[in-house]
Amino acid sequence: MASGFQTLPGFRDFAPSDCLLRNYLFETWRSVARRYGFSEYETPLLEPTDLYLKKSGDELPTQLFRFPDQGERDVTLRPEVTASLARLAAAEQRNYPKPLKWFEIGQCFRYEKPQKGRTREFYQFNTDILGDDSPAADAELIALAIDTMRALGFGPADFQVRLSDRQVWQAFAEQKGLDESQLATLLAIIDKKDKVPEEKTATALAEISLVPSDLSDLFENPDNASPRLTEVLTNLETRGLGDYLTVDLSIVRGLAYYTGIVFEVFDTSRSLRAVAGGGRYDTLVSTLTDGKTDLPAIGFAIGDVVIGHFIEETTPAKLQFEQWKQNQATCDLYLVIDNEDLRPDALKLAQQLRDAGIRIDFPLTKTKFDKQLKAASATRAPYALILGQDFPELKLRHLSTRSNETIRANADLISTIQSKLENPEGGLLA
RNA sequence: GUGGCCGUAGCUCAGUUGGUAGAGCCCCUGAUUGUGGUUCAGGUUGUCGCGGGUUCGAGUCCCGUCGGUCGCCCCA
Repeated sequence: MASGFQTLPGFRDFAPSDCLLRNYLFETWRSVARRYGFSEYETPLLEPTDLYLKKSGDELPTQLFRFPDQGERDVTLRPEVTASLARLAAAEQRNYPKPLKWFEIGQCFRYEKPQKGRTREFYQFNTDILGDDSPAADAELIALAIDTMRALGFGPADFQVRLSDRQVWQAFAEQKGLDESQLATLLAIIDKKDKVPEEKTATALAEISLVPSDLSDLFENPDNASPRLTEVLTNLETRGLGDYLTVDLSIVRGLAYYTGIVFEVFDTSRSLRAVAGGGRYDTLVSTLTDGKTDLPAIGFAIGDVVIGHFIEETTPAKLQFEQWKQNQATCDLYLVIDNEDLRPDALKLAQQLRDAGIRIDFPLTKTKFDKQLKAASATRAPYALILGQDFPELKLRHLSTRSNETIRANADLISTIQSKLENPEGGLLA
């Protein structure tokens, strides 16, 4: 502040302590994706602006980080990865067996007004299944979404996946003789119906020649409304994930490119904006490739910002994260150099231990003994190795139990330490 | 794009009816315990967001501006 520079609005510095949350999320996301047999990919952060203009059907998106580059190209920091993925998948799909199960973790940028749960730069976990238009693929992806939440420590009392199917409204519109723009109006009304007074909803419906009771039949019998939705539900219930699901046909997910099943992850207390969302987009790849590649797809994305708040507000999830942090030691073994004459021996030892893959830290300059032990415990390392006057006899100190044992700096030292690190004696938890 | 609230040391903040700045925490040093999360002592940093105005005098009042935050619109 006083030093002049600060981050741009909506952008964040990640101090080491902030990186802990980020790494925790990334680690968890990756492990869930791999459990589901997904492969990781990545695409550029900077893309030609046309990629996004074309995707949104020439509807000019307003919230882009868009500028001309030095070569006068109209470029944009990616606001999402789905468009890039569609391009990549179209180009590469012949090289991979179907379905493609791909995921990506990366930054996106949107020029929006920052507020709680919304920044101008954020990380997103994107998962997509391409080349399979079955309800089973829908269920597989939604299961992954649910397990992503479960892996972070959330239970069915904390969050719900609200499921819908845009085909329901499409069919409804056809039946009622609504045209394309009237359908869009209808979806907007449905999307807002819980926020707006009933009279307003009725008035808005009247403008497209509908009455509220036209909708209530569908809301009350969602099972009948969409056989596909029922099939997806059955699939997920068979997996034992039924407790996490709520059918809610009012979920329509913006107006972009979704063509079928859509879903959102909500916190049950509803104190946050949607935590995650996704849906089926069977025509996007075709649109972006001018019809050359037809690849049905369903995708899901979750950002780091809202989920961060959600973890903070949910006790079990927060405790799980705290526990994970406890185990993030920055080194395995701290060398305590009690006598500066032994520094050359300590340096040799440090190098050997590091070559063996053991994480080593030690004081870079002459430091008092008690300071060294303090530094050692600050690293959360399980052990300190004390080089003292009895060298080459060493003391291995168990930092959690505050007990010492004597070991010798001989050829077996490294393997001795390795086996101790692999089989810790006694609890490491306080 | 629009509205409310806020902007004082690295962090959290206090600053009484306007008189040229404080506390706690953190960090660092020292002492003590000569192998650690204690205690004690000491120390660093502020053009009080920025610009202008009122006043003998403004962190304290007024205007503007920038920034932060929360909400609305929007949310791929």
